[in-house]
Amino acid sequence: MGRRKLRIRRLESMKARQTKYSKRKIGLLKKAKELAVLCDTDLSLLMFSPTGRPSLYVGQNNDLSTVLERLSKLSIEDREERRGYTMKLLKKIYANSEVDPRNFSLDRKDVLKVQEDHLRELKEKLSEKSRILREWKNPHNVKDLAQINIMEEHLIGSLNKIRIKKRQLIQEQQMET
Amino acid sequence: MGRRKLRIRRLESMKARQTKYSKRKIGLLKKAKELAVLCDTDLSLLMFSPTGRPSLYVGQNNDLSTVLERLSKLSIEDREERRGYTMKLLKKIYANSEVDPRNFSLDRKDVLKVQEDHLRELKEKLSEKSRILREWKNPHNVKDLAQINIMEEHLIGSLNKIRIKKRQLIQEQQMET
DNA sequence: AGCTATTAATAAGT
DNA sequence: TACTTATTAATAGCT
Repeated sequence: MGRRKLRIRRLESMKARQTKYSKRKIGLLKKAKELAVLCDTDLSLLMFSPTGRPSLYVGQNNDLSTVLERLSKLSIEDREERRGYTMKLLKKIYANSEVDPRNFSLDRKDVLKVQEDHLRELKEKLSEKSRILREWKNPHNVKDLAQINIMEEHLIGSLNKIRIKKRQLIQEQQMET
Repeated sequence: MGRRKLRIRRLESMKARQTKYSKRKIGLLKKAKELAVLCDTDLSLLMFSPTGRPSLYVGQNNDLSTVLERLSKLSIEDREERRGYTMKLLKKIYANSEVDPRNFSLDRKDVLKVQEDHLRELKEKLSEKSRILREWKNPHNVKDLAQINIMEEHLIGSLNKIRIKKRQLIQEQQMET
């Protein structure tokens, strides 16, 4: 997607690789994050820039060791069913490396930054939801009539649903007796 | 990129998450590979499908263990270099909290741990609030009659408050004219 | 799994 | 590094 089609092969100049990396890293991270959010799934993405600077994204489950742990548990539980690929992978991880991913401490600036972003984002979401809940419980602060009307409609709708559900539950109880 | 814009948030139905995952996984892998090839760099991408099936891509010359090793070596080598940054960061983190940094061992691991705890806590709060909001909007999943009754009472209470507020707003509007 | 109308990413260029 | 815009690429909604 650009002024012209780009052949996917190693860029010759180091500078070009750097610039390309900076741009595409952002895009890739965005995509990864979107997938994690949309599908509510564990996901981790680790990259190194051409100069060696690492960049990490860990979705949902917030730390890499948890994700790796999950992979290892899976492959142990799944031993019979799908031993091939994952087992080989794990063996490599645990055998060839002096690093135990389970004890992996990700103590780099980038990780902290990622976590800070994550924190900020969660805080925002939380305060938003809290605000909504507060507003519903206590509409004194709502100043807009249109807003009030919308809320009233929602409440009526919810009340109807609740009552339908209530009748249903009562019927079920009577059936049991 | 599609027939219409899609809001990036957790898809409600499991089936939708599955289908979305299958499609986007392909796209994400493609992007990851392209980045790895273009920039000739290490890169690893680990995902879990909504059903738990893992999917791994490790770019270029290395396998995952090598990539992780590389990250760990980096963080060890960087330890000294990063000290200054981390100290500053720590001060910031604890600046407005109940913890006194002077009585706190300034270890990077601890920061991460604290942040992770914080994240976990926020996530729990968030999912709790989300659950409550979801439940109010859609009581189908509530199985308990007592719970339903409580919700009904709350709704009636809220509806009353809303209507009082509504009358008040309408009166105010009439006063203005 | 395919099919397109649309949206989104991004290659060049500044 | 940040912005702009012409183009290409990914994909949302359907079947």
